[in-house]
Amino acid sequence: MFSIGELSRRCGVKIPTIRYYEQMGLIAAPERSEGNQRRYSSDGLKRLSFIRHSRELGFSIDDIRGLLELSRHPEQPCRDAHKLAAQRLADVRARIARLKRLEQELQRISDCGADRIAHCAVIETLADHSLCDTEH
Amino acid sequence: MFSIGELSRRCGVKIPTIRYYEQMGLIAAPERSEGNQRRYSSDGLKRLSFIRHSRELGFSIDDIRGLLELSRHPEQPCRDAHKLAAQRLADVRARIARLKRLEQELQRISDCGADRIAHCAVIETLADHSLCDTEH
DNA sequence: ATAATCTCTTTAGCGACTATAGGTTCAAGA
DNA sequence: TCTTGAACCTATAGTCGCTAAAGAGATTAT
Repeated sequence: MFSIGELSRRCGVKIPTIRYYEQMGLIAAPERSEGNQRRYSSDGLKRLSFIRHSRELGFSIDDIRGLLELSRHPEQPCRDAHKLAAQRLADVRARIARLKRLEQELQRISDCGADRIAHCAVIETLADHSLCDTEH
Repeated sequence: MFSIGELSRRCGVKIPTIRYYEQMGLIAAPERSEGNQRRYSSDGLKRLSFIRHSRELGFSIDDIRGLLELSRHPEQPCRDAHKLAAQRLADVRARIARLKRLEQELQRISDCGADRIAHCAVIETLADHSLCDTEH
């Protein structure tokens, strides 16, 4: 049995964030000490680790609610879990693609050799989208 | 002289967003019709295009305030504009790197052949970070 | 016993919008 | 000219995933 501060240190999740997850229904309300302070067991630790890892992979709070629900039914098919993971993967790939286009564009306008705003590619390009090489 | 709806259509920026930009001080308050409706000229169009394009490249509202200020002084050196662009470029590159790690991880756990939650890599990996290949 | 550190709840703030409600104005057709 | 319906106005609240702050109470170490 340990305090919220201890849980926070062990999981690398900030204290207010833990309370926020509890409020959002991701974590069950834990037992309390005599003086009304939260007391967690290793179960709480596992669950929070799951949540943290899921967040790092970009799952939304809502997604995680679903994944946690799934993980409580080990005998069920895991189609849904794969679906969520596949969606995230597609999303991550789309974002990478988009960011790569932005990278090119920023690279291009950063290479401008001008030293006055009047001829600066950064400002010019922002002002006139038609100067862009890529679509966005 | 055209309405906010017209401006919205021409720039591809939603009406409430235009009003929000005005409130944030990115766009000067435009003239008004007899009946108090906003009336824009091509200047407003240019400015909003600049803003839109900047947002697409990931500049913050604050960055854009700075860039707009710079663009009003064409005779000045453009060091600051390049600095902002370089920062964005570094940021975009960092995000690409991070997303690529996530992509690998999601790819790996998506490849799981199990059909029951009990043996599903998605759920297992989320529950136990130590199964991860990459750091995050 | 006391001091230092934690923890509690509640409330508000962040960025960049987006949505809603309830009212006013505009432009086009009859 | 009148009417209708679309577009517009302001003000306020909600979104997401936290984060910060205030003010009070609990725990732990000395």
